[in-house]
Amino acid sequence: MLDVTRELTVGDVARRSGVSVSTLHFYEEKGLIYGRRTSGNQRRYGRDVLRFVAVIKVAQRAGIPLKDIKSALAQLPNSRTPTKEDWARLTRSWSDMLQARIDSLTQLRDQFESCIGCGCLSLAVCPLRNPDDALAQSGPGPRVLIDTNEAERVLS
Amino acid sequence: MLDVTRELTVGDVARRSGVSVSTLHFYEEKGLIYGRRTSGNQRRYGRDVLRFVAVIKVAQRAGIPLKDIKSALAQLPNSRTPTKEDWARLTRSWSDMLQARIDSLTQLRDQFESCIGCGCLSLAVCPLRNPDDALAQSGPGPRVLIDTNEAERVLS
DNA sequence: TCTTGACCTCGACTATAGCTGAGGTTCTAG
DNA sequence: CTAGAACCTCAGCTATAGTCGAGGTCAAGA
Repeated sequence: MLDVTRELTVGDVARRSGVSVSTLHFYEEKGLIYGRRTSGNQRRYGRDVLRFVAVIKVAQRAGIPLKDIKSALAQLPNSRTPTKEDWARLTRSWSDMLQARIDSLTQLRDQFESCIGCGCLSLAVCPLRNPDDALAQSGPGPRVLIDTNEAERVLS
Repeated sequence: MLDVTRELTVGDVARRSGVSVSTLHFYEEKGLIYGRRTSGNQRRYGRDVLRFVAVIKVAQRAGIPLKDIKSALAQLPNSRTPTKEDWARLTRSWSDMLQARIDSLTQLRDQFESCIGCGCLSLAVCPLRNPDDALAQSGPGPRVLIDTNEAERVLS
């Protein structure tokens, strides 16, 4: 009755992974997970899919968008079941990404805290307002896009 | 010519704050910023708006959604220009929020790192897979929503 | 065999955070 | 006073990450 070697239906995967069936459809549509179809067009998944879904969920917790998760998963060998080493490589690169995000948020928090004493967000003084503001102050002209890109480049 | 006491047009605000005019329209529509209208129905803003926009941008860098920024800004006194203390209160609460996010990401990063050695995401062993998985393993039933909520509650 | 739960596709809808363009009006400098 | 830059509204589009329901099909137990 409970044959652990059996393929999994969408419902099985949903129950075991904790995501909804519609989400699994969505992930498959986006190319994040794969499965075969029965003669009656129903999805059947190998056990690997549970690990894939787990990885997707964890990566999302880390704030990684699905398209990045997809390209990371695409680095895994597609002919064989990924090994411990394969997963470790993935984990390592995401760990670095996460560290970068932590550093960025920590810097922001420190600036927030220093700002409590600086008369928050005063022009030209507060680090939270600069360097963007220096540019904006420098004169008129079509610099909105430039500033925006600059801000994104600096902050992301 | 350059009268610093003059009210600002949308274009002025856009150039000085580095956000586009359409974004300012959007913020106004969402109730994040306010201004008066000329007899010809054009927007005019006081100087305060620059600080508001700056605060919005900084809060967004911290990952705070606009609706939360809106309710935080709504705490400010609406009859007078906010004081240093008013802004400091805001800054302090966001700093706490930021710290919570940092803690959460740091925990996740640590788990990622320990996972490099644990045969990443192995069932029942890896902290990244649990506690969700323990629930999923425990049997069938309509627990998808429960699991999802549980996961969100625990992780967010 | 039959019934019922699980499955299928497809389109529409949610929320967030905007951007773009059409068609028309206002403001301001020369 | 007029030309052109800047402004207005409104509708529709982008992307991310899904959810929901309609209408129809499949599969497995009694």
